Amino acid sequence: MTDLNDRLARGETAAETKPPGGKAKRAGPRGNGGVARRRGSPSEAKLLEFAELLFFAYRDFTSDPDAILKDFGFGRAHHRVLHFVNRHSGLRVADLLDILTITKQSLSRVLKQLIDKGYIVQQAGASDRRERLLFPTGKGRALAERLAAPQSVRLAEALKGAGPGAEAVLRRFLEAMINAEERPKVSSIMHSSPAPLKPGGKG
Amino acid sequence: MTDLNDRLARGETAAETKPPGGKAKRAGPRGNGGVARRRGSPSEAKLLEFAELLFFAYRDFTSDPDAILKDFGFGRAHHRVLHFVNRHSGLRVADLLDILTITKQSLSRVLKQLIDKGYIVQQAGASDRRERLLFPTGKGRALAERLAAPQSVRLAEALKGAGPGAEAVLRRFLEAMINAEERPKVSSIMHSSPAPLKPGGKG
DNA sequence: GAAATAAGTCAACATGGCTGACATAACGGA
DNA sequence: TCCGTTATGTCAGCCATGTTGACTTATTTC
Repeated sequence: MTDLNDRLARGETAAETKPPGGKAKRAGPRGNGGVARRRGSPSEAKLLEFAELLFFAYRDFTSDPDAILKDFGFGRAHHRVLHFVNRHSGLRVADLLDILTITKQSLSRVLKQLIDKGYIVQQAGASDRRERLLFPTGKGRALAERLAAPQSVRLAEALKGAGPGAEAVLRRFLEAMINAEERPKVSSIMHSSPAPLKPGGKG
Repeated sequence: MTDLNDRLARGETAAETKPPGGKAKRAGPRGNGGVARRRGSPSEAKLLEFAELLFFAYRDFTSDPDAILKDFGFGRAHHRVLHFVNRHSGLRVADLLDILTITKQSLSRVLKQLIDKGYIVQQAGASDRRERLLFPTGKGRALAERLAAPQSVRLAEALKGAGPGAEAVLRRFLEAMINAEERPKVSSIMHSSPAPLKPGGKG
């Protein structure tokens, strides 16, 4: 199959391919669609390159666990739930809804499957017995770890490839990408239960 | 609604919530599940924090265009197609399939809608008339830019927030997150047609 | 005791993935 | 020129995962 590389190798870039109605409005003197920009801030084109890189990075980042999930009859939605229950065990259904920003009906379907198949268990809250706290079973932790493994490898290599200081920069970047109002919530989630007690001991 | 913050404010972290079957296996002296790691490379826990941050960042990154798309009766799939056609106009259907890693049938549905509604036009290839080169119309470019705008703002602010040198670090990180075999392909896509001629002049 | 809250459920629907099968047009080499 | 391959499009059906709206149950809180 001919791919873009081959086309480029043949000297046929899309830019050279002249299309039909061609009244090409020439770009103005600023060359950026007439948008003024602050000194030192990246150009619109550069920002869109980052948007594309983010897309490609996320696309491949999710591909490894997706392949594993297929063998278990699960999808990416199950992964998200299992991940957060595993990493922040004891969280409530409401917390999960908040994290995933999906409806309770959507979550319910996926969560029920994970519970039915013995990957997650529920436990009524001690102080408020209406709450259902969620915990991974042994089986759930094992799957979560298996799904996480290739993503950790990828992240470790990418951080190494990004050079010294990358961790701090990346952390600040990613945090700043999150909606400002959400940041305290995300922060409290991320600092909760980093090494939880194990409820599903024999799971 | 009580959220995690409130719970934390009440002093009820998930870590403190004791679950039922509590035979807590204590972590070994290394405290990382017995996994050895190279000096200087981030701990598993830290890597998983980056995985979570990436999830939250991407979640919010896509939320702005998603809201706009709703008004047009489009979804995220339309955005992806329109973005790449706009930024790399003249690309072929096969290129798009390669970028998105979806099937031709999935792409077809979405692409047809964008063509029918006048956001994208097709043009037979000059050297190979089987190829259908894709171009945005004026309307298509307008929508693409409108969808890109909030994402650019978010990226610009996040880069600023990440501090000096963030651009180079982030670029290296994101590139390294992409599957190694895919990198030349991605690179050739990203360097194609950065400021294309405009086919859909009146579009 | 009544209102509010956490969770679960039923039903119906939309989007966007997937597989499989097949059609058409155009290219390219024997 | 003919044939195999390629690029694209299409029909049909299925599945995963998101949505809205309405309602129930248990429990907490005022």
